[in-house]
Amino acid sequence: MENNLPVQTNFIREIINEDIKNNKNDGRVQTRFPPEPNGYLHIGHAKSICLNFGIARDYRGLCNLRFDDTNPIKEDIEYVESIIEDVRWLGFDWDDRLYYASDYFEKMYELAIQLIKKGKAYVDSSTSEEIKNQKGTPTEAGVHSPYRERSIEENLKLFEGMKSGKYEDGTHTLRAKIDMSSPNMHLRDPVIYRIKRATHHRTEDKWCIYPMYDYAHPISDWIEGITHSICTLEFEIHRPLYDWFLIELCLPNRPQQIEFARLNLSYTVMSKRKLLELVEEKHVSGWDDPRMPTISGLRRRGYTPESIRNFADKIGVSKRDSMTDVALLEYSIREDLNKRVQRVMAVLNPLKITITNYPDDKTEELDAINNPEDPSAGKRVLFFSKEIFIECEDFLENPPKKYHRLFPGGEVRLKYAYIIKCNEVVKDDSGEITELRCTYDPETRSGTCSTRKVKGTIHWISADNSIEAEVRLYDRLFITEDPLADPEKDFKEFLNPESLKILNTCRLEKGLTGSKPGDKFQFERQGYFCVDPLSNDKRLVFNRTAALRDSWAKLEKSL
RNA sequence: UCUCGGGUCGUCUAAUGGCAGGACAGCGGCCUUUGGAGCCGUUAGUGGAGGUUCGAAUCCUCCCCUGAGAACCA
Repeated sequence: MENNLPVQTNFIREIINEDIKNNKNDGRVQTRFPPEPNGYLHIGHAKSICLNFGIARDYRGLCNLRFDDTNPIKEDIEYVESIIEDVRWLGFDWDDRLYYASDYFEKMYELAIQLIKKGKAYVDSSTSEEIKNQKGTPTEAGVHSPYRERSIEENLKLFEGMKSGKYEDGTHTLRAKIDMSSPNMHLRDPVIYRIKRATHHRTEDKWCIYPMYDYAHPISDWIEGITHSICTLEFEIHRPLYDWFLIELCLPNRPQQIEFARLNLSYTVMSKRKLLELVEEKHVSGWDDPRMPTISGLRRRGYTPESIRNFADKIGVSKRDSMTDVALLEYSIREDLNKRVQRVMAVLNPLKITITNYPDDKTEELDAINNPEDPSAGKRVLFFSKEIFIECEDFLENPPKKYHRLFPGGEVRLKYAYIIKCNEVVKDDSGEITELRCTYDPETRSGTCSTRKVKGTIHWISADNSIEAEVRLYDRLFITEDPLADPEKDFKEFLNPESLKILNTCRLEKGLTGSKPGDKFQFERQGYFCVDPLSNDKRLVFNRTAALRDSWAKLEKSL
């Protein structure tokens, strides 16, 4: 490898190390990420992308992006565009190696003819129902199709007819002739070509027949010179078939299929079908809803590519089914954003405070540190005046023990400003607190040699020098760790009714005016937020990426 | 039921016959003008029973648990 830094390892890299040692493939390493363009990419795909592109990078090999577009009914150009965008956003590059399985249809067709000529494939005219019945069950052998012994000439003629559109969809298939009594159902004469007189998003109406995954995949891998074909566990049982085609077709330098466990994340679902259900039934606003585990959802939520790549490194790769704690994903984004984003004052639920002993028309400029983790981020100015807002939750009329914030008669520090004391609570007719009347201690201005200390420090914002914004508080989409755990229940029963709270009267530092979609900040003491794509200069909208860890919340719970 | 996989702290993952380690979560402390971050400490694991061996998470046998498999889907 290119350096002697400890490179993270996993069972796949061990296999590759061994292959390199044995000079298999002349020491060459080539992988591929092969999505079907029938849906949006999610964090589970990100695991696979990081795995495949990461291996190529570390072994000075190549990783291709290949669309597995063998089913025109389900696939669409919309998906290929979003997939390209997402993989690129994650930070990976495939140079000019953007491929499509459909690029290889001609070669696949030729090879299918070879199989027929070898007597290893035949045209079956059974209906799909009949084929199903011939298959048998895992414990009972199947039976031969009545068409299994057609002559090579007849097969060739029929297959040609299938290709040229002579037959209706479903009337014939090409099947591999393997073993109807194999304990592996996939080896019981699998269908390798079916008639679909559909328009393909790339080849349009050129083809009336389309290859099945099991046939198309090994051949695509072989054509591209893939050395290690990495896929998820559910394809493990397909591996003998993957190898069978390559062996029967005498294709040299066979790629090796290696399977790993797909990612499952707690408090979410990952299958394309279920995500589609959430979108179609409007439980979320779309594929890029910030609560979705899709790449586009995470991006809109404020996740960075780095945080996702780091997450992928942290979870590792193995063959056991697992459920990764979403807390690890959340940790990854906090870890990244903590180091890089600017802190800013933002009051989500404003409570007005009047500083009774502060001059009416005075405004002070105070220094605020942009990022304590990064001195190079510098400072900015905060304005202080007689009327300010603090967070509702930072005042309690009857505080519990260990509450460090404001309460009647209590004191708190306003970060970067002064210590204030609450003297009076103003309420409206319904008993709602509408205002706090406080006094400030002029001797305690931040940055002076004030020696007074108070337990709590809170964020605040000057009423005059602030702007209004909408803030969307996102939480986990589901209330249970595994919404699919109970097969009797629909996973949507476990949707978290509080996964989104919209706050409309938040007040932010004026400096945030003009923030652009994707801009990221830490709202002091609250969490990480980013500007939503639908935000504009008239109406700023922020999404909460992740809340800050809150040890008070934990303490409070235990009280 | 059959075939093929897989079982290591709560979770994810190392250890490839030689001290069961790391990360997240948890707990405790230090520090702190973010109840954040950071730092320190700490709890906690080899599914079970036999066997081989000086020595087993690792090799063998049996059992248990668990995932996948009977689409003209990928």
